[in-house]
Amino acid sequence: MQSISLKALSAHLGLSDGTVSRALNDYPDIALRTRNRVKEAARELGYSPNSNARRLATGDAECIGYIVSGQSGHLSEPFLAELLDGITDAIAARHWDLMLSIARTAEDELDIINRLVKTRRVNGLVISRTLATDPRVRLLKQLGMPFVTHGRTSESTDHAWFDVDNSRAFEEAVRHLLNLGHRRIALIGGSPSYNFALARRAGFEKGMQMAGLQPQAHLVEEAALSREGGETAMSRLLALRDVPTAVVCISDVVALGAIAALKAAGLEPGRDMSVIGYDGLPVSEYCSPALTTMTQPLTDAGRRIGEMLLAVVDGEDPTHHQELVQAKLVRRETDRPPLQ
Amino acid sequence: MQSISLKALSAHLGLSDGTVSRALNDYPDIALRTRNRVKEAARELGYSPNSNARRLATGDAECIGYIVSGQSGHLSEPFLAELLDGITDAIAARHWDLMLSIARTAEDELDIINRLVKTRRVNGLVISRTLATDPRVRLLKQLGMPFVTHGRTSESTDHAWFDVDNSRAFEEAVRHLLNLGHRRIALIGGSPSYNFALARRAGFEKGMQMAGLQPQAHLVEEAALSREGGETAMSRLLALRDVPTAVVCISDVVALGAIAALKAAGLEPGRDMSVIGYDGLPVSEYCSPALTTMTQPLTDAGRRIGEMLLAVVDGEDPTHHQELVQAKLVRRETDRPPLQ
DNA sequence: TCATATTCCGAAAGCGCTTTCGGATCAAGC
DNA sequence: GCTTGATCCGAAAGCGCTTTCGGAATATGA
Repeated sequence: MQSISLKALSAHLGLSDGTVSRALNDYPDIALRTRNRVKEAARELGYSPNSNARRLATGDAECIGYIVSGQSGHLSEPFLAELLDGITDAIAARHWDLMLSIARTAEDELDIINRLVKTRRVNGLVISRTLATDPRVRLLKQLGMPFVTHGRTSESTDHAWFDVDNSRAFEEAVRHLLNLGHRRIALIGGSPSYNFALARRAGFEKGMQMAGLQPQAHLVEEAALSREGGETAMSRLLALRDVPTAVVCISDVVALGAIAALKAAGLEPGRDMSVIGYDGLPVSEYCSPALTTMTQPLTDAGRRIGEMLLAVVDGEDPTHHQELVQAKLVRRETDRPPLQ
Repeated sequence: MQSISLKALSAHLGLSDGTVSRALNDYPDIALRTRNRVKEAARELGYSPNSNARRLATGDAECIGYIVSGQSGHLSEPFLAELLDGITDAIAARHWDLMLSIARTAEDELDIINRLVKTRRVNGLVISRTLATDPRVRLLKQLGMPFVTHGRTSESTDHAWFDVDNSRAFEEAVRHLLNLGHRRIALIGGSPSYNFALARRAGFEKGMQMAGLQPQAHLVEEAALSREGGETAMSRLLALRDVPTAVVCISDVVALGAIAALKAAGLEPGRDMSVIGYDGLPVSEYCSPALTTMTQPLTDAGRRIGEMLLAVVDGEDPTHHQELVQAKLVRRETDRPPLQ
């Protein structure tokens, strides 16, 4: 019950296989009549070209790759599904496929890139969780493989990227807390090797400074991007002499940990301390108290990333494909004016 | 900066390309010495075979496909990442890749299968969210493509599958509630077209009957597999004359909806009504009150599925690759004895 | 009417591997 | 010393498409 071959199809039609191939691929040097006749027959006989032969002949894989950084053992992307949904949506229009690789370590990831590129399995790659200086983008540039990053890097002026305005988002979160009357605002940030962590911290600081406040070093924590990370960071903050009245967290997962620490200390999140997260994960809506957070529309992001990658694969200038979107504040139950 | 070709490598070595190819693929008719010499040189020169040529020559794609049923618009698999992690882990050992497709409708899914198979893009497929009688497995059997399903079907005696003992899990959930003293226990189930929904309902009923209780029809709800589904089902239950004291839900997401409805009615989940979910999603742990639920280890599941598929692709008898695992009850805050 | 364009298709050479087959070389056996 | 067998490698034929090139057939212009 397998598909018939080109040769069988052309024999059936009494044409040479070269002609049939060109007819199917819409070459203008085939008479319109025969072109239609060929397509008709192809449909009737259920012909579909063997991808592997096609890929060898044309040299491209009709496939793009997405590499997930599953660094921390368990997968750190609760929003993976949505993003992939968007990406596949974009490339499905061209009948291309998505190849998924999961990298456990940073070196692993470079190996995967090398393999995928050298064996010609993909026409392009999308990279997630970019670092400030990212060895992956360096490698891809060197290999000459089209790619787009989800998140910028320090050298992102000359490649394609899609990113959320992290700085602005955190600036806004801070401004919102300031408007509520908070002054002692803390940040639970992440490792500065991540570009987004840098940007979010910068936004936090900018927000404070614009209100004439100096961000205080001891109110800026650096946490692992996990629930535990948030938990320990928050307990450090709680041990302070001047406990902050509000905290902005680098991610929802971290915020969840912070909230757990608050509860453990007998405090009520929202009332005793305002907490703002980032990501807009479903869990942030269902948890209790529901988390106030900054969201980014992920399916759209995926679709845009897919489209951008296709454009770059087609040879367009990567620098023309850089897109910055804004996150939105979703108020729920963890942002309130400070007590007293 | 692309990889060199076989021809270049063999020229460099002064061997024919056939010989080099066989050396790299460990053919026994190549002297051990030259085999090593070839491999050494390949490493030094950074040779990796062009997959597309290789795939054409050997006829297999070194690739398996996972088709996600994203039926309901948004992706219905919050646990996708973990499962994929397991699958890729299994196939990475062989340097195979994972191709991901997302189907929006049931027909869409059949089209994808047809395309992937006929164009020879994959060597095997894994199918999720099986139906009782599933057109996908019928198609795959007919096409002669190796596959394993995540979840059984009504005709699963003759194909490979991995499944959780859904019936037993729900039986156990019911037994647990009975032990706590509950008698009026409701089920918020799902559409019987899903095989797992059937099995979970059967388990629920069996659990009741073993305690000498007759499951009452009006205490068995059928909900959409979403938060909203759980919410409306619970409000129907709350409108009953004899409101149940406990409810078992077909999934965590549905349970979350049920809990929301309880809260909206001014009731306290766990105290006024016990709620047990299924899946063990992270959100079930973070929400409040934390959800008591039945969990299944997903990364392991993915790994087993990957291994089983590889075995079937290798020609092993699919019926020898059927695996049933047990879910575990995780007690948290929503299961307590009934009031009074 | 003849030369020149134009339209349309067939022939054939790849694409870069794998794999079968046969033959050369060398050791072993009598 | 000659045959038999094992060992090792080269030659060559694919795998199933795409794409270039050239030429036959037809249309166009003078």
